[in-house]
Amino acid sequence: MKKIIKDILLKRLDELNSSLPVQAPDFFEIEVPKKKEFGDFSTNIALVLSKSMKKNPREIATLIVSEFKNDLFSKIEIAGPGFINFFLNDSMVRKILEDRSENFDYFLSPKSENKKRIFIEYVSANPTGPLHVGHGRGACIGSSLSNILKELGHEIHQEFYINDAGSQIKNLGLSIILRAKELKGENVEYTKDCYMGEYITDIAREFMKKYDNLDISEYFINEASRFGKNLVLGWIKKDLEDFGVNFDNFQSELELFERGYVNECIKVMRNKGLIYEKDGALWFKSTDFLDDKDRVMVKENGEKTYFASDVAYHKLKFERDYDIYINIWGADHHGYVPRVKSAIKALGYDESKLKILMVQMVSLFRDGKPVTMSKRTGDFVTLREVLDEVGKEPMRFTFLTRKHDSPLDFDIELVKQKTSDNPVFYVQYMYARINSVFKVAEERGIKIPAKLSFNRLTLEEERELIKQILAFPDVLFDVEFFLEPHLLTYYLINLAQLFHSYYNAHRFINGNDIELTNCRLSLLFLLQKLIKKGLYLLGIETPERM
RNA sequence: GCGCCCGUAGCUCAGUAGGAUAGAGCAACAGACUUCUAAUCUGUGGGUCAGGGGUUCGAAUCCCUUCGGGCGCGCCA
Repeated sequence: MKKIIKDILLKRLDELNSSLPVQAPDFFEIEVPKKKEFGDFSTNIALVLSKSMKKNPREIATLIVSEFKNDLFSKIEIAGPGFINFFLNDSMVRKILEDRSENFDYFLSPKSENKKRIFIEYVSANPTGPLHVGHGRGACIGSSLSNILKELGHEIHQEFYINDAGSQIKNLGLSIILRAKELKGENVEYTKDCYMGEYITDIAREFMKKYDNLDISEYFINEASRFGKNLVLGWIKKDLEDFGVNFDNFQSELELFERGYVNECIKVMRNKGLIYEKDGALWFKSTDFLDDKDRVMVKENGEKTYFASDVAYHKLKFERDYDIYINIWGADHHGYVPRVKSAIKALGYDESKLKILMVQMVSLFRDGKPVTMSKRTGDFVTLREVLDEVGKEPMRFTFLTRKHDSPLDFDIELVKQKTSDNPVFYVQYMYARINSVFKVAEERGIKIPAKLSFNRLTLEEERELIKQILAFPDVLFDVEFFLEPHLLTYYLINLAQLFHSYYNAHRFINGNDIELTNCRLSLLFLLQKLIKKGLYLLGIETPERM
């Protein structure tokens, strides 16, 4: 809808261009004003233009508006400092809706003008323990964003990077063996790097079924590491699946080493003169780029750092030549951004193609009190625990009603409540309610008309709902632009609000006025499809009844 | 100490390439079920947008600064 108006406006500027030097600005806004008296849409184009044209914005607005006619608008006004307000012609709006309804599935799946290949990496948790709630937040944002971008016609590759190399994996193996010994009644002393969660016991039990000799040898630690990693990875994949998150690929860090990518990468950087030796270690001169400190790639003892393999991983990503790379990271990794971007730049790639979304921490509460302990794991609350307790839908919805960079307080009891405290039910209820209207209509022998019609929908509520339906593509494009899936969530809540209000104020099925009934059922039919699509994009199901 | 993020109603949060009189939900209070599902709706009250300064026609939004909170600052991953 915004696009329609924008096109009309650009065309108008074009017309003016022949007589006056008006240049279309790079960016101007078509927005829905907060106040009804300012019309259905308004633009700040005259205000934006006034800067470059050095002219009074109202004067420019007058220029644009005078003798500007279009059937879509019943009225165009200049207001305030120079806003141009558009008042829609209701019958035209209904006509547009009718037009869109003929191919509504297509309307609900608008395509972006330039299709892009997008690589999105998220979650990427260490396979040393089950996913926790914070991972769930990133998983949710990543998967919903992927769904929406895919819907817009982009080619999406979703990847999970497994940090299965390095010391933390060895620590996992050692922890498993020590726990197994302990289970056998031996006295053991854990090192401070050991993982102490209860889940280690589960792994140790499984491990003992296969191995009875528990030496703390390099060989056994490796065995235990691999064993534990695979088990944990299985949990992680299951959790993600149950959470509605699907990846195209799980990329193993270890594999990057085994295939020689990491060595290759270091060699390339060396040849480019990006690496120097100091104190027996190899350093990447990241301060030549965007970092405030140089970074070690190969330690004095010859081991590669985590950073080294991460550079190799990003090199591999960029070799695959995507248009955009999105990384969703926990906020505790923000210090890592400059060095990764430096490496990408140093390797000759365009680091601005990499967008890193920092997802802020999740703090758990129960009835307003902070939850810091978990019986099961000793030190954190797993995604699985909360998922089992509150369910996928409320959890996803809660994560998706916040923008990614604000910290989130997650109250388990609140999210569990089946009240309007919990907007997920509010939105799902809209779907279920429409469903039941259809059911009753059918019982009374009224079917959804084969040819949808809207001409009798003249109520204020109906006008609003129609406007909102037509705004759906705008919302998806906003999500694309800002990389903020929560915009869709808020849109759906708002739509449900309009609907429930409409539902309470008016009856849809009216045996005395079949024509009107048909129009209303037509509207509900579109609304139901829309809400289903919207929730689907958020990874949330639509129950037929509630 | 340095860096990043956050601070909006009692609570949880929207408000995004500067725009018009600051927005929801919850909680509080007062109402609406003989009706297509009350998991709903209608109404009322509630604000120094953390404080201060600046930029300009215009700032919750941009810049500086103070305060408060979170997170980072390894040859850990």
